[in-house]
Formats: sequence, structure tokens, C-alpha cells
Amino acid sequence: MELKNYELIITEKPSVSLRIAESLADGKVRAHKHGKVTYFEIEHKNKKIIIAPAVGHVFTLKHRVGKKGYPIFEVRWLPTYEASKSAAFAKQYVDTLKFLAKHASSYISACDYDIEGELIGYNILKFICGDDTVKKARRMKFSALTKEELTNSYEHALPHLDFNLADSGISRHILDWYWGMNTSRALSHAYKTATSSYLTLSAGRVQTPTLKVLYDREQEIKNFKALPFWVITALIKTKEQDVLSLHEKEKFFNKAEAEKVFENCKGKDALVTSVVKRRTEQTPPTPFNLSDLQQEAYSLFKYVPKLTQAIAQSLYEKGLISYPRTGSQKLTGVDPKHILQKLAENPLYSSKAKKLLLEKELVANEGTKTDPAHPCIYPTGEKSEKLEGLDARLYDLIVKRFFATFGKSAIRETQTVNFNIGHETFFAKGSLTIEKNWHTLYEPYVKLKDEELPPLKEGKSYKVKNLSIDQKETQPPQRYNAASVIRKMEELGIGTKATRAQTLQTLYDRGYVSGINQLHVTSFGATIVETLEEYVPELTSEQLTRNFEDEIEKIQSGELKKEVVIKEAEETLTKIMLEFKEKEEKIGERLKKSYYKSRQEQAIIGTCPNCGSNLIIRVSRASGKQFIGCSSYPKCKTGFPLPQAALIMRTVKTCEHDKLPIIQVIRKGRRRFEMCISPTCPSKKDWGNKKTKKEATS
DNA sequence: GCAAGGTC
Repeated sequence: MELKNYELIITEKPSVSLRIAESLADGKVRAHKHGKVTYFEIEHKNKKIIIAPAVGHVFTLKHRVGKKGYPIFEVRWLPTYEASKSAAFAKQYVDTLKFLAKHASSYISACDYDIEGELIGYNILKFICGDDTVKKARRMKFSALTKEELTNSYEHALPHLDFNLADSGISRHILDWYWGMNTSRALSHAYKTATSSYLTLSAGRVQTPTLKVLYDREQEIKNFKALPFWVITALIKTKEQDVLSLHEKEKFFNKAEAEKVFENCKGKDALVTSVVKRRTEQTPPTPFNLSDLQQEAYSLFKYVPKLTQAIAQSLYEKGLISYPRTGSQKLTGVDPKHILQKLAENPLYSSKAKKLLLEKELVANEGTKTDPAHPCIYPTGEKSEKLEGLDARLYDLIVKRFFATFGKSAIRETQTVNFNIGHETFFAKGSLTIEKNWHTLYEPYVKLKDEELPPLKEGKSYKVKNLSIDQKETQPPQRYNAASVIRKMEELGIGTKATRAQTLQTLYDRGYVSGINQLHVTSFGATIVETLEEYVPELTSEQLTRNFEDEIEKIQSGELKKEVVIKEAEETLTKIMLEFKEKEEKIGERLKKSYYKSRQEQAIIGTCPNCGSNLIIRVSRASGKQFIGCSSYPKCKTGFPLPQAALIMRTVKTCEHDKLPIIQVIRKGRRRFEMCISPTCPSKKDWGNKKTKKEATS
């Protein structure tokens, strides 16, 4: 069959190609393969249309080959598979688009309608379809993958791309590249001048402010001065149970005052002065976007955000859930009834789905956040082979969350009882769920606890079983964990939903941070922050992102030309890099010292599976051997042997099998490998003895 | 080799 004279619709990713084909096809959707890539052929109003996907960015910026040192500003666009081996899969997509572009008579970009999507389409047209197609191509603009929206966006396709938007995308890429590459190279170069050996160091518009956030918290904790305070509690005896009440002042920072109050209350009975009951409505949760899912999976299952993202991606590829890299908390364009009907066929979910289907109206408690291209994360209701382990748990959470958003508000009752003990006021609080409603749909993931108070009568006196005064002290602020730092990045508006988990990984990889439950900045990470604050302070604050956004907005509106912005960045950085270079020796010494020290520190390897404290490298007093053990030893005796290890470099990732850390170890003779710390992990052989490139060739 | 951003 000869394919000629068709319209070529280019999408950002494979799943969208199919949706567009299904929406526009008057008759059958024909799927074809070119290599491994599927594209679709349809007829729409007697017109032949081919729909073919990209895989996100298939072009990336690359400096001129062999160019060493810094500063560097000469960049050009190159196919991702030429720039990096890890992007080899992208070649097939590029080849397919090249093949299809040859005989196309017209072109439409149907990439996501955002800055990156505009650029993905623009680059494909320019470098694959031919320069002349850039001006001719039309643009489909849609904000949901529904038939109606997609058909409408095709019928009313914009006559051309938004060139200003594409320009702002180009600028974003170049500015990030300039700042990131130059600063990273400068750091590595400085290290090399001091040690004559190469070490990958990095800095960037997103990773450095993130590191700074962790660093600042580290400083807060370091500078924290604990204050002692006293609390007075009274255990009140009733027929049913004892009630613990607290003095209304809660914290006494003055010891004498606390002791006086304590004396006043001693030996006195507790008179109930008031019983106040309040009912509150608790609205159901909002649908998941990626960040919400990452937070919840961490808090319920301790899945790190990167793991959650990987599992969600695989569930999406199996057709079980919708597109996971979304910021939306809305069910735009989703037909919940249809999904519930499909879920009702699954014995695991049948009863809950059927219960919801009985409702007259299905109204979801949608959140306010939206996404330019996708609705929230929801189950498709499709059947699959039996899910197990990590996948099954996450899928179950997504299904139950979907159910819960349609539930009625739960009703909670809180009770506050005030007591008079020797003319001092004490109080006790209880809370109780009166009507579960959405809680039953979300079980077992509801985190609320019921604490019921026994019936206490106003005006009645009760015996005080025990009155106590305890000294406590104020606590320093909590360290961030792997999930909360992602939320913080979201708050600061740095990174994107799809990249934040990866950014944290980069900070681990560089040895800047360690720990999962409690993220510590290593002394080396601290040196990086301090060095950059001195020489490239712009890069340590999220303000750089704000400046980018302002400039990019102006390019979008046509107020500014991208060339001006790029030139300006070049000038600024040239100056900064020259100053850096002058101090290179000094900076190198500082980095060297700090790096060596950091390696010898008691590295935090991960989180103790038993008690949640840090796992650190310990030396056994008995045998003198190194092993990984819990930092709260001897309270917790968790430990893992470490055979023949010489130097533990860092935690690489978390083992998917038992969620223990996988660490990178260098043995004597510079043999470097990764291993799961669990001696019984069955996946151990997968990590062991991974040789470095150098070794493999020697 | 280093960024950040797409997607697998």
C-alpha cells in the first residue's frame, strides 16, 4: 500500500497519538509499525491523516565536540540519541518521523500545549520535516484528551505555531545550559587543579537551590538552642477509663511558676467545668496528581518519590492508570461511571464500585490545581495480569483514592472537656468519627485515629489519680525527608513534576546529601553551597528561576527578543566565570579538603528498617570490622555485615525488593560496585560486581 | 562529563 498525500499529526508521546487517532477517525484506526514505533492511519472527512509520536524532547543542546574548559557558550541542537547513549530508543522515533515526513502534504503539531511541547514540535518540524514546514505547520491546542476536545482542536487548529512560545522554550534551554554547564565545569575544574583527578561535580538552577534549602535547614538545626520547659498533666480517674488532661498553659518556661501551679493542684479533685462537643465536616480527599501521589505513597508505604514515579509509569504502560506526570487534581473529560463499571467486575473492588454506582450523581471533590495537558491520575478500570508487591499496593491506593473522591464528607466530633483542679484549668480533648462516609471508600489508608473520651458530666468531681510535672525541651526543626523536599520544591516553584525526584537523586549521586527519612547535607555538600554562595550566588536561590520566568514571559509576549536575553546571560556568566577562574586554586583546595573529609565521615547510608533512625557505617568493637548499623544502637540493634569493603562512597538508590539502600562501594584496587546491603536480598546478584568501564577494558 | 526538561 502506498502512503502519500496525507496530513501528518505529530504528538509528544505515543499514548496521545492513539487518542487523537480514535477521536478523529471516521472509520477504522489502522495501526502501522515502522521499526518498533507504532503510528496510526485514519480517514477524517475524506482526508487521509497519519498520526505519529515523538518521545518528549528528541533534540537536546550540545556543545561543540571536544570543547573543554569553561566558559563555553557555543551550543547547537542535536538528536538526543547522538548526544547520549542512554537515549538510544529515541532514534526509532526520529527515524519513523523522518520516514513519514517525506510524503506528507501538510503538518500539524499536536504536542502538549505548554512551553516544552511547543519546542518539541518546533524542533521536529525544523530538523526532521524540513525548515519550510515550520512556517506552514498548523497547531492543535487542547487541554484534555477527550474526543470532543481533540476533535474541536483539530477543526479549529491554529494556522501556525506560537513562535514566541517556541523561542521562550529555546531560551529556557540555553539559559539553563549556560548556568548549569559552566558552573558545573568550573567546580570540577577547580577540583582537578588541586587533585589532578576528575570528579563529577554539578550545580544548576534547580539542584543548587534545592541543596540550599537542605543546607539552610541543617544550619537552623546546628544553631538551635534548646529551651527547657515544663508541662503539668493530671490523670483523672473515671469509671470507664483514665483521662489524661493537660494544664491550659501547656508549656511553662518558668520553672518556679510551674512548681507553684503544681503545688496548687496537689491532692485536689478535678471538677468538670465544661463539656463542649463540636461537629465538623471533613471533605473527601482530592484526586491525585503526581506530587500528591508521591507524598501519600511515602507517608503510607515509605516509597521514595522516585520509586513511586517508576511504579506509576509502569502501571500507565500496562494501561491500568492514566498518564502519571500530571499536575492536575481534576477529572476533566473523565467518565467516572464507565470506570466504576469496569472496576465493579474486579472482585477486589466490586463492592465499593457498586456502592458508588448506586449514587444518583457522581461528584468528585476536585482540587484547584490544573495541568495544561492531562487530567488527574485515575484508574482506567482495565484488567491486567495479577499485580504483586509494590505495584499492587500503589495501584490499590490509586483506585481507593479515586473512589474516595466521590464520597460524602465524613462527620467528626471533637470533644473538649475543661477541669478545675485547685483553681487551675486543665483540659482534655477527644475526637471521634460519627459518620465514616468517604473513609470507608479509602480504607485502609485513612490516617485519622479515634480518641474517645468517657462520658464526663459537667459539675461533677473526679479523683485525680496522678498529677505530674515533667521537664521537656524545645525541639529543633525537622529535617526534610525524600518526599517533603519535593513538596518544598513545588512550593518554591523550582523543577517540574516530572523532574523533581530525579533532581534529588542527582544530589545523592554527587555526594551532596545522604539519608532518606532525614535528609542530611554532607560536609562536602555544605562546601559546595558555601563556595557557590561566594562566587555564583545567583545560582543558590530560587530567585534565578523567577528571573528566567520573567524574561521568558516577555519573550512569549514579544516584548523581548531571545537573542537579547541569551547575550545578556553570556555576558553575566563570562564575568562570573573569569572571577571564579582567578580563585580556582583556592577553591580547588577547599573542595579537595572537604571531599576527603566527607568520605571519611560516618556516612549516612539510609534509613533503619526497624526504627527509622539513620543507618550509618559503624566499626564493631568486638571484631573491629566495618558494618552498617543503626545510629540508635544499642537501643536498636539492626546491623548489616559489609564483607571486604574498603570505602563506601554513597547510597545509589533503594533496592526495589526490600527497600533497603543500595550502596556504591570501592574495594581495594579501585574495584567499584553497587550492592544491596541486605545479605538475604535475592536481587543481590543484579547489583554485585558491576565493573567500572576502566576495569572492563583493562 | 557537567543542566533541566521531555518520555520509555
